[in-house]
Amino acid sequence: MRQKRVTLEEIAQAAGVSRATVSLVVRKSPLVADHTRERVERIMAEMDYVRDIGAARLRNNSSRTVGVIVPNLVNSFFTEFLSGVEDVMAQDDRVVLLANSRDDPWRQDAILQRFRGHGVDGVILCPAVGTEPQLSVRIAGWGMPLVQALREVGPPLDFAGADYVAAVGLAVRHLVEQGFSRLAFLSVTARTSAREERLSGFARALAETGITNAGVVEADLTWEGAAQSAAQILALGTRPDAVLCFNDVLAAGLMAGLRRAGCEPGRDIAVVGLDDLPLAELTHPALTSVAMDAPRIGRNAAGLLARRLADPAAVPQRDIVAPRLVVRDSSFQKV
Amino acid sequence: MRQKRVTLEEIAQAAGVSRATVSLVVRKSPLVADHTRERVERIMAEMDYVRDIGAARLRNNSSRTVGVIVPNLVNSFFTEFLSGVEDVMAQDDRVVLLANSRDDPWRQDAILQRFRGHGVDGVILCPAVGTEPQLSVRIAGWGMPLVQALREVGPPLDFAGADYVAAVGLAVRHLVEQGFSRLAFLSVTARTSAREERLSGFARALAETGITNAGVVEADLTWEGAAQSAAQILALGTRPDAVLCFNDVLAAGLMAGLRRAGCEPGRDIAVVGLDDLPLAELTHPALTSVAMDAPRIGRNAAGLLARRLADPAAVPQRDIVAPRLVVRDSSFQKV
DNA sequence: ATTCTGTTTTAGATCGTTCTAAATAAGGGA
DNA sequence: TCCCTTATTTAGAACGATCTAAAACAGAAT
Repeated sequence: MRQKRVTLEEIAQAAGVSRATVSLVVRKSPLVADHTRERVERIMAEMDYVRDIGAARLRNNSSRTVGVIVPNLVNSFFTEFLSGVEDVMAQDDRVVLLANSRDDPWRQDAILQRFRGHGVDGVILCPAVGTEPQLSVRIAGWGMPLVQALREVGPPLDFAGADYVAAVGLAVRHLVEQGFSRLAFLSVTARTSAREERLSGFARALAETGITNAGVVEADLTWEGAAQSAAQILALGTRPDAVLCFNDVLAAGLMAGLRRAGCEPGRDIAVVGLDDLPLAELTHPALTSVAMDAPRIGRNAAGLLARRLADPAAVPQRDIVAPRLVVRDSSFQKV
Repeated sequence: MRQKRVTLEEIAQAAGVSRATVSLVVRKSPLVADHTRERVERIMAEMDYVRDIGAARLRNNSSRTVGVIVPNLVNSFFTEFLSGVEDVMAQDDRVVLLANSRDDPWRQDAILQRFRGHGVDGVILCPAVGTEPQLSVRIAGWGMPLVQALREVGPPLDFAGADYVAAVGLAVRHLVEQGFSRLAFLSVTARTSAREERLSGFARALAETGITNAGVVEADLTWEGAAQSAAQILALGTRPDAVLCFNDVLAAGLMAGLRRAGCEPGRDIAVVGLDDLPLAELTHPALTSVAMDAPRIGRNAAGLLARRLADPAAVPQRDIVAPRLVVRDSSFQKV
């Protein structure tokens, strides 16, 4: 037994004014006289009126709804990001349509269509692995405002992310200061802009510090994947004394794998992560990492989208947060 | 420059048929002749038609949209739950409106109103701490289908959760088998149905096994809160030889706190968590925990809501998932 | 009283869809 | 050929808001 909505018309009736006037009150227009406004507002409260935003959008084209697409809801980096987005959106009285692409471009496409059908005002997208580079322009062609976050495809448009080149630089310099000299990098198989950036950051940092590149190993972006790659890392031509990892999840997995192979992380070999997830505190030894403030990136993305909605012609902007090194026990001082 | 939508009318024009017919095609009605359907479908594809679901809802009252309210987006138990919900919803071609109440009943209320304004078909709610018991009936009064998940207030309605009484039982019996005899329980300050259930499970399990209750200590639901309560636990009248924790986050925090206090978890004292989050693998020692399959609970909740939408008069149902003990190193065999 | 301001209010069309009820087409059988 | 049935299509009124353009109402000045 679906309840019938209280409509503008009914409020108008009860208040003895027209629909249009009530609409003006709802939208807080200054056109309406104070005494009328008060009366109408009282009646709206009494009758528990809730404005139908869908109907409003039909007429004025603003749904106060934005879509957010993430490739993963288990990795807490994405959920912290999401939490930042939701935070700002709620503040602006907007609502978040959430979807998980699971890093599948095909699913991602289906989601975009669905969002389109729901008339979202805009989309925050963290592109799935394997997304066609043209996607962002295709979306623009639909007239759908877009902000990319964390990862990026296509020409530079609105983007919120973190400076991973700098982050990797911080980590490498820290390791060098601690006395390490043969660095390996544990990368991922998934080809994203995030991966390229970290790899090029690694190359640059090595060049700048003149330290030995012990090699790059790739793993699946899972805990187990990283654990399994421990063997490969120990078998590298030049045996590394420190490993920098694509992110904290891999770092944690790697530490477990190393220990299983009889090599104690934080004593026999240093391990450093990226992202500084909460779990970095909980591993043993506690993981040195580079914090990227995921919620902040989320808030930035939301802010960029709000700006774009306010001014569709604004020049594209990129908000990049700076990294911060958090030293813990996994990168001990080398004697 | 907001793009104009392609409408039913335009498709109708191009196909030389009426709006109503095209509408029937969109909705896959069997009423329309095969050759017409084909032609119309071809034209829709060519013109990149996207059905406006908001407009449709206005007429037929189904938005294919559901709201999900969680109290927290950082705890991965909730995000795994969320991921399960999203999964099923996407399958059913529904869209998830996500909001974070941050365990604040006032925010939660605002969110519900917002969802109401957006015309959601129904809501999956994990009630915030301090939610008034009447909330569920108030929501019902709005004619808004509701499923509660993980926590519960008010009379028993549709609910998806886990059997924490049994979970605590599993953990306690396991500890007894390992030879422990003085159990403490690390609980939380936040008063939710989840807390009550675990506490009563603890009491019952103690009664059934006849083991000593070393005491119940409360902590904030954070990593640091748990770490700080380590001192209290060590100072209990009867010094416990094992601690069961409200969840894995607390357990991990507690282990860190214990170690700081010079008491090595997994050697001097056993620690067991609940939920079996991914982080249980990564702590040191690896945490024994009771798995609750959060994604499954999410899928159950989504299923319950789908059922309720299909039949608003259906008798309330409760889907409770069974717990599974996962033994790791933090609950060693006592000599 | 009339005209002229400026402030408030409103009728009616409109957004893109679905629904209802009725119209038209297409086959068969007489 | 004409009527009856069944299959297909359609006109026009919803749904609940917002917009546009114009109307009604003040109060002040003539």
